Amino acid sequence: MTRTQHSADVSVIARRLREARLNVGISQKNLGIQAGIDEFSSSTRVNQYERGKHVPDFQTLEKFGSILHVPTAFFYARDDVTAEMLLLFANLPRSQQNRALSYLKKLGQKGVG
Amino acid sequence: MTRTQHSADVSVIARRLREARLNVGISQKNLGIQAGIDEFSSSTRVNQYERGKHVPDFQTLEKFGSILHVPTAFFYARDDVTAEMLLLFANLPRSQQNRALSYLKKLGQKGVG
DNA sequence: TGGGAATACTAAGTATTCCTGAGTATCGGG
DNA sequence: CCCGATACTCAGGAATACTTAGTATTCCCA
Repeated sequence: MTRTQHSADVSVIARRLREARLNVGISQKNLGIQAGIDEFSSSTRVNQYERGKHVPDFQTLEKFGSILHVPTAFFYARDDVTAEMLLLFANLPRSQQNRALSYLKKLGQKGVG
Repeated sequence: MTRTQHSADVSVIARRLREARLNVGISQKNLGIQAGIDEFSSSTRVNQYERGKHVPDFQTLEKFGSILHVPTAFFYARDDVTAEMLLLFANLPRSQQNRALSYLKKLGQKGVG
Protein backbone atom coordinates (compact mmCIF):
# COMPACT_ATOMS: atom_id res chain seq x y z
CA MET A 1 0.00 0.00 0.00
CA THR A 2 2.51 2.61 -1.00
CA ARG A 3 1.00 5.38 -3.04
CA THR A 4 2.51 8.83 -3.01
CA GLN A 5 -0.34 10.54 -4.75
CA HIS A 6 -4.00 10.21 -5.57
CA SER A 7 -4.63 8.18 -8.72
CA ALA A 8 -3.97 5.06 -10.70
CA ASP A 9 -1.96 1.90 -10.43
CA VAL A 10 -0.57 2.47 -13.91
CA SER A 11 3.02 3.66 -14.23
CA VAL A 12 3.97 7.32 -14.28
CA ILE A 13 5.09 7.19 -17.90
CA ALA A 14 1.88 5.50 -19.01
CA ARG A 15 -0.28 8.05 -17.23
CA ARG A 16 1.58 11.10 -18.49
CA LEU A 17 1.62 9.79 -22.03
CA ARG A 18 -2.12 9.33 -22.12
CA GLU A 19 -2.65 12.68 -20.46
CA ALA A 20 -0.55 14.45 -23.09
CA ARG A 21 -2.07 12.57 -26.02
CA LEU A 22 -5.67 13.20 -24.98
CA ASN A 23 -4.84 16.87 -24.52
CA VAL A 24 -3.91 17.06 -28.18
CA GLY A 25 -6.76 14.79 -29.21
CA ILE A 26 -5.18 12.28 -31.56
CA SER A 27 -5.42 8.49 -31.61
CA GLN A 28 -2.82 6.09 -30.26
CA LYS A 29 -2.12 4.82 -33.76
CA ASN A 30 -1.75 8.30 -35.20
CA LEU A 31 0.68 9.31 -32.47
CA GLY A 32 2.84 6.30 -33.16
CA ILE A 33 2.88 6.85 -36.90
CA GLN A 34 3.89 10.48 -36.50
CA ALA A 35 6.72 9.26 -34.28
CA GLY A 36 7.95 7.04 -37.07
CA ILE A 37 6.60 3.71 -35.83
CA ASP A 38 5.51 1.23 -38.50
CA GLU A 39 1.82 1.73 -39.18
CA PHE A 40 1.02 -1.95 -38.61
CA SER A 41 2.44 -2.05 -35.09
CA SER A 42 1.86 1.55 -34.08
CA SER A 43 -1.52 1.03 -32.46
CA THR A 44 -0.35 -1.97 -30.47
CA ARG A 45 2.81 -0.37 -29.25
CA VAL A 46 1.35 2.92 -28.13
CA ASN A 47 -1.44 1.06 -26.42
CA GLN A 48 1.05 -1.11 -24.55
CA TYR A 49 2.83 2.04 -23.44
CA GLU A 50 -0.33 3.69 -22.17
CA ARG A 51 -1.49 0.55 -20.39
CA GLY A 52 1.88 0.27 -18.72
CA LYS A 53 2.46 -3.14 -20.29
CA HIS A 54 5.75 -2.06 -21.81
CA VAL A 55 8.03 0.95 -21.40
CA PRO A 56 9.01 3.17 -24.34
CA ASP A 57 12.68 4.05 -24.62
CA PHE A 58 13.96 7.59 -24.23
CA GLN A 59 14.23 8.37 -27.94
CA THR A 60 10.66 7.32 -28.57
CA LEU A 61 9.45 9.50 -25.73
CA GLU A 62 11.41 12.42 -27.13
CA LYS A 63 9.47 12.05 -30.37
CA PHE A 64 6.19 11.76 -28.49
CA GLY A 65 7.07 14.87 -26.54
CA SER A 66 7.79 16.86 -29.65
CA ILE A 67 4.50 15.75 -31.24
CA LEU A 68 2.45 16.35 -28.10
CA HIS A 69 4.18 19.60 -27.18
CA VAL A 70 5.52 18.56 -23.81
CA PRO A 71 9.16 18.33 -22.67
CA THR A 72 10.45 14.77 -22.44
CA ALA A 73 11.05 15.07 -18.71
CA PHE A 74 7.29 15.60 -18.29
CA PHE A 75 6.69 11.89 -18.91
CA TYR A 76 8.82 11.04 -15.88
CA ALA A 77 7.30 13.47 -13.39
CA ARG A 78 5.45 11.51 -10.73
CA ASP A 79 4.49 14.67 -8.90
CA ASP A 80 1.69 16.68 -10.55
CA VAL A 81 3.11 19.99 -9.41
CA THR A 82 6.47 19.23 -11.01
CA ALA A 83 4.70 18.11 -14.18
CA GLU A 84 2.80 21.37 -14.42
CA MET A 85 5.96 23.36 -13.80
CA LEU A 86 7.67 21.57 -16.68
CA LEU A 87 4.80 22.39 -19.03
CA LEU A 88 4.75 26.05 -18.07
CA PHE A 89 8.51 26.35 -18.24
CA ALA A 90 8.77 24.68 -21.65
CA ASN A 91 6.37 27.20 -23.15
CA LEU A 92 8.50 30.19 -22.20
CA PRO A 93 11.06 31.75 -24.51
CA ARG A 94 14.65 31.34 -23.39
CA SER A 95 14.93 34.85 -21.98
CA GLN A 96 11.99 34.34 -19.69
CA GLN A 97 13.24 30.91 -18.69
CA ASN A 98 16.35 32.60 -17.37
CA ARG A 99 14.21 35.05 -15.47
CA ALA A 100 12.27 32.20 -13.92
CA LEU A 101 15.54 30.59 -12.87
CA SER A 102 16.62 33.76 -11.06
CA TYR A 103 13.29 33.94 -9.32
CA LEU A 104 13.55 30.39 -8.05
CA LYS A 105 17.06 30.96 -6.79
CA LYS A 106 15.82 33.83 -4.67
CA LEU A 107 12.94 31.79 -3.33
CA GLY A 108 15.35 29.04 -2.39
CA GLN A 109 17.68 31.35 -0.49
CA LYS A 110 14.87 32.77 1.60
CA GLY A 111 13.47 29.38 2.39
CA VAL A 112 16.58 27.92 3.96
CA GLY A 113 16.85 30.19 6.99
CA MET B 1 26.37 16.43 -37.15
CA THR B 2 23.25 16.81 -35.15
CA ARG B 3 23.97 18.14 -31.70
CA THR B 4 21.47 20.30 -29.90
CA GLN B 5 23.86 21.41 -27.23
CA HIS B 6 27.52 21.63 -26.36
CA SER B 7 28.85 18.40 -24.87
CA ALA B 8 29.16 14.67 -25.09
CA ASP B 9 28.11 11.85 -27.28
CA VAL B 10 26.91 9.92 -24.28
CA SER B 11 23.18 9.70 -23.66
CA VAL B 12 21.29 12.24 -21.60
CA ILE B 13 20.55 9.78 -18.82
CA ALA B 14 24.17 8.67 -18.59
CA ARG B 15 25.43 12.23 -18.40
CA ARG B 16 22.93 13.40 -15.80
CA LEU B 17 23.52 10.34 -13.65
CA ARG B 18 27.27 10.91 -13.52
CA GLU B 19 26.73 14.61 -12.91
CA ALA B 20 24.46 13.93 -9.95
CA ARG B 21 26.65 11.19 -8.48
CA LEU B 22 29.86 13.22 -8.64
CA ASN B 23 28.05 16.12 -7.00
CA VAL B 24 27.38 13.91 -4.00
CA GLY B 25 30.82 12.32 -4.20
CA ILE B 26 30.14 8.61 -3.83
CA SER B 27 31.39 5.68 -5.93
CA GLN B 28 29.43 3.91 -8.64
CA LYS B 29 29.35 0.74 -6.59
CA ASN B 30 28.18 2.53 -3.46
CA LEU B 31 25.37 4.24 -5.32
CA GLY B 32 24.15 0.94 -6.69
CA ILE B 33 24.26 -0.79 -3.33
CA GLN B 34 22.30 1.99 -1.68
CA ALA B 35 19.74 1.57 -4.44
CA GLY B 36 19.36 -2.09 -3.56
CA ILE B 37 21.44 -3.59 -6.36
CA ASP B 38 23.34 -6.77 -5.50
CA GLU B 39 26.81 -5.81 -4.29
CA PHE B 40 28.51 -8.12 -6.80
CA SER B 41 26.91 -6.53 -9.85
CA SER B 42 26.44 -3.02 -8.54
CA SER B 43 29.71 -1.59 -9.85
CA THR B 44 29.23 -3.07 -13.30
CA ARG B 45 25.65 -1.99 -13.67
CA VAL B 46 26.08 1.60 -12.56
CA ASN B 47 29.15 1.86 -14.77
CA GLN B 48 27.18 0.58 -17.75
CA TYR B 49 24.54 3.21 -17.03
CA GLU B 50 27.04 6.05 -16.84
CA ARG B 51 28.85 4.91 -19.99
CA GLY B 52 25.54 4.77 -21.82
CA LYS B 53 26.02 1.09 -22.54
CA HIS B 54 22.70 0.20 -20.97
CA VAL B 55 19.68 2.16 -19.80
CA PRO B 56 18.38 1.93 -16.22
CA ASP B 57 14.64 1.48 -15.81
CA PHE B 58 12.44 4.11 -14.23
CA GLN B 59 12.27 2.52 -10.78
CA THR B 60 16.04 2.29 -10.55
CA LEU B 61 16.38 5.94 -11.51
CA GLU B 62 13.83 6.88 -8.86
CA LYS B 63 16.05 5.25 -6.26
CA PHE B 64 19.13 6.97 -7.66
CA GLY B 65 17.29 10.28 -7.58
CA SER B 66 16.33 9.85 -3.97
CA ILE B 67 19.90 8.94 -3.00
CA LEU B 68 21.47 11.75 -5.04
CA HIS B 69 18.86 14.35 -4.09
CA VAL B 70 17.59 15.11 -7.55
CA PRO B 71 14.07 14.61 -8.93
CA THR B 72 13.74 11.64 -11.25
CA ALA B 73 12.78 13.86 -14.20
CA PHE B 74 16.21 15.48 -13.90
CA PHE B 75 17.83 12.42 -15.46
CA TYR B 76 15.77 12.91 -18.61
CA ALA B 77 16.37 16.62 -19.13
CA ARG B 78 18.45 17.11 -22.27
CA ASP B 79 18.38 20.86 -21.86
CA ASP B 80 20.65 22.24 -19.11
CA VAL B 81 18.29 25.07 -18.29
CA THR B 82 15.42 22.68 -17.72
CA ALA B 83 17.69 20.48 -15.63
CA GLU B 84 18.66 23.37 -13.39
CA MET B 85 15.04 24.40 -13.09
CA LEU B 86 14.12 20.93 -11.88
CA LEU B 87 16.84 21.01 -9.23
CA LEU B 88 15.82 24.42 -7.93
CA PHE B 89 12.16 23.54 -7.93
CA ALA B 90 12.67 20.25 -6.11
CA ASN B 91 14.45 22.04 -3.26
CA LEU B 92 11.53 24.34 -2.53
CA PRO B 93 8.86 23.56 0.06
CA ARG B 94 5.42 22.94 -1.39
CA SER B 95 4.14 26.40 -0.58
CA GLN B 96 6.91 28.06 -2.52
CA GLN B 97 6.50 25.63 -5.37
CA ASN B 98 2.97 26.92 -5.74
CA ARG B 99 4.29 30.45 -5.74
CA ALA B 100 6.74 29.57 -8.46
CA LEU B 101 3.91 28.10 -10.50
CA SER B 102 1.95 31.34 -10.26
CA TYR B 103 4.98 33.26 -11.36
CA LEU B 104 5.49 31.02 -14.39
CA LYS B 105 1.86 31.42 -15.36
CA LYS B 106 2.19 35.19 -15.34
CA LEU B 107 5.33 35.08 -17.42
CA GLY B 108 3.56 32.87 -19.93
CA GLN B 109 0.60 35.20 -20.30
CA LYS B 110 2.76 38.20 -21.00
CA GLY B 111 4.89 36.38 -23.53
CA VAL B 112 2.09 35.36 -25.86
CA GLY B 113 1.05 38.81 -27.09
C1' DT C 1 59.26 -1.29 -3.81
C1' DG C 2 55.69 -4.08 -3.77
C1' DG C 3 51.40 -5.65 -2.10
C1' DG C 4 46.42 -4.58 -1.19
C1' DA C 5 42.18 -2.18 -1.51
C1' DA C 6 39.25 0.87 -4.02
C1' DT C 7 37.54 2.53 -8.21
C1' DA C 8 36.47 2.52 -13.04
C1' DC C 9 35.75 -0.14 -16.76
C1' DT C 10 34.94 -4.28 -20.51
C1' DA C 11 33.35 -8.80 -22.64
C1' DA C 12 30.19 -12.50 -23.20
C1' DG C 13 26.41 -15.53 -22.20
C1' DT C 14 22.09 -15.90 -19.86
C1' DA C 15 17.93 -13.70 -18.45
C1' DT C 16 14.52 -10.41 -19.17
C1' DT C 17 11.85 -7.21 -21.78
C1' DC C 18 10.13 -5.33 -25.99
C1' DC C 19 8.28 -5.47 -30.78
C1' DT C 20 5.65 -7.65 -34.33
C1' DG C 21 1.71 -9.89 -36.30
C1' DA C 22 -2.66 -11.70 -35.76
C1' DG C 23 -6.65 -11.24 -33.57
C1' DT C 24 -10.90 -9.62 -30.26
C1' DA C 25 -14.07 -5.86 -28.33
C1' DT C 26 -16.70 -1.67 -28.57
C1' DC C 27 -18.75 2.29 -30.36
C1' DG C 28 -21.01 5.43 -33.84
C1' DG C 29 -22.62 6.48 -38.47
C1' DG C 30 -24.84 5.09 -42.67
C1' DC D 1 -26.69 -4.80 -39.66
C1' DC D 2 -22.18 -3.57 -41.44
C1' DC D 3 -18.27 -0.83 -41.71
C1' DG D 4 -14.41 1.89 -40.16
C1' DA D 5 -12.03 3.66 -36.35
C1' DT D 6 -10.28 3.08 -31.96
C1' DA D 7 -8.75 0.58 -28.04
C1' DC D 8 -6.93 -3.40 -26.47
C1' DT D 9 -4.74 -8.55 -25.79
C1' DC D 10 -1.64 -12.53 -26.62
C1' DA D 11 2.34 -15.22 -28.06
C1' DG D 12 6.68 -15.96 -30.07
C1' DG D 13 10.78 -14.00 -32.21
C1' DA D 14 13.90 -9.97 -31.70
C1' DA D 15 16.39 -6.86 -28.97
C1' DT D 16 18.25 -5.29 -24.52
C1' DA D 17 19.69 -5.66 -19.82
C1' DC D 18 21.92 -8.27 -15.97
C1' DT D 19 25.41 -11.34 -14.11
C1' DT D 20 29.88 -13.27 -13.84
C1' DA D 21 34.57 -13.02 -14.58
C1' DG D 22 38.07 -10.36 -15.48
C1' DT D 23 41.56 -6.05 -16.67
C1' DA D 24 43.53 -1.29 -15.72
C1' DT D 25 44.73 2.37 -12.77
C1' DT D 26 45.39 4.86 -8.67
C1' DC D 27 46.46 5.53 -3.93
C1' DC D 28 47.97 4.12 0.57
C1' DC D 29 51.36 2.37 3.52
C1' DA D 30 54.38 -1.22 5.41
